[in-house]
Amino acid sequence: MNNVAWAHNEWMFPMPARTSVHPTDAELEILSILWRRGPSTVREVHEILQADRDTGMTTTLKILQVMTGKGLTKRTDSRPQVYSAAKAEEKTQSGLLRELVRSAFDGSVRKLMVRAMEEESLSGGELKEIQKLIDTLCKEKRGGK
Amino acid sequence: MNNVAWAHNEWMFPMPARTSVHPTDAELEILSILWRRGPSTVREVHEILQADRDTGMTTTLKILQVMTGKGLTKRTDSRPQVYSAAKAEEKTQSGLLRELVRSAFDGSVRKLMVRAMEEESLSGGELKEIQKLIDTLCKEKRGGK
DNA sequence: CATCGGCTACGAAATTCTTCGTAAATTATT
DNA sequence: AATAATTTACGAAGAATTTCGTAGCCGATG
Repeated sequence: MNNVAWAHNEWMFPMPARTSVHPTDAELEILSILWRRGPSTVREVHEILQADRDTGMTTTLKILQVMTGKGLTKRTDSRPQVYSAAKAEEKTQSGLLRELVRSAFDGSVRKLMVRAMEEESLSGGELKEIQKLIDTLCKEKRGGK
Repeated sequence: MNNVAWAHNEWMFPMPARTSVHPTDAELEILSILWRRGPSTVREVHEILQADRDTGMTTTLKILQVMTGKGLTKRTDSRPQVYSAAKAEEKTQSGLLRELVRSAFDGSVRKLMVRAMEEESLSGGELKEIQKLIDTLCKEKRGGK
């Protein structure tokens, strides 16, 4: 455990009514970077972002600030501030997945998986890997969890 | 084949630069309804929408109009106009899936599937079903083309 | 054919998200 | 300490989405 003092949201924004805040596109882009790199400064995030977008650094900063307001990221009080994702990658991914399932797959995870398996980008090796995973899961569900 | 005359976009909007237009949240909500019900009038769509939202009918109409402008829906010239999804459900779902994979799963379909399999809503029966599908796919990839 | 009711177009407000410019605050350099 | 460079806050413009009000259109009804 590190001894960094996290800046809490002493400030503004009344917490949103919605319990689960879904990140916007730009926000997700940044979250991905934080997941990959771990805690990062605005500059670090921004430099990676440059690869895709062509925006100023204050833009990156602003989004990070808004995200912190929404509770999507946290930051240190140190100077340069270090931002990191507030929720575990898995949580956010599950949330997004569930949202997509609800809104575009009739609420059926199965339907989504069927569609996902049709993706050409899935290599034979990956299919096998998934096959194993399913076997494991099946047994788990059958035997008591 | 039915003999309805489809209203082409004689009008406004220059076709968007992006080849794949992703539907917004409200648009997706409506697409889902069209997928389920098939071709529907504004009123029909709106009544179903009422269950979740509480908006006027001109709102529904407007979104439908915008969607038609974007090429997401088509409509008849008849007097209640009948709207329907312009692209096959599968196409749109694949697009959304790919987008999510790209933006939140590091571009890896496998990662998404792993996360999807962890969903509790997946029943044992569904897992078995998926298992079979994967078997089939594996053979296809090995043997065929 | 006059009128009523539902359907459609249109424009424009309200919201949300993205972007930036500028200035203030802090740290590094000379 | 004075100056330069970097980092942060803030406000506000721009863009895209969602919402609605109003008016015009069309078919049905009397």
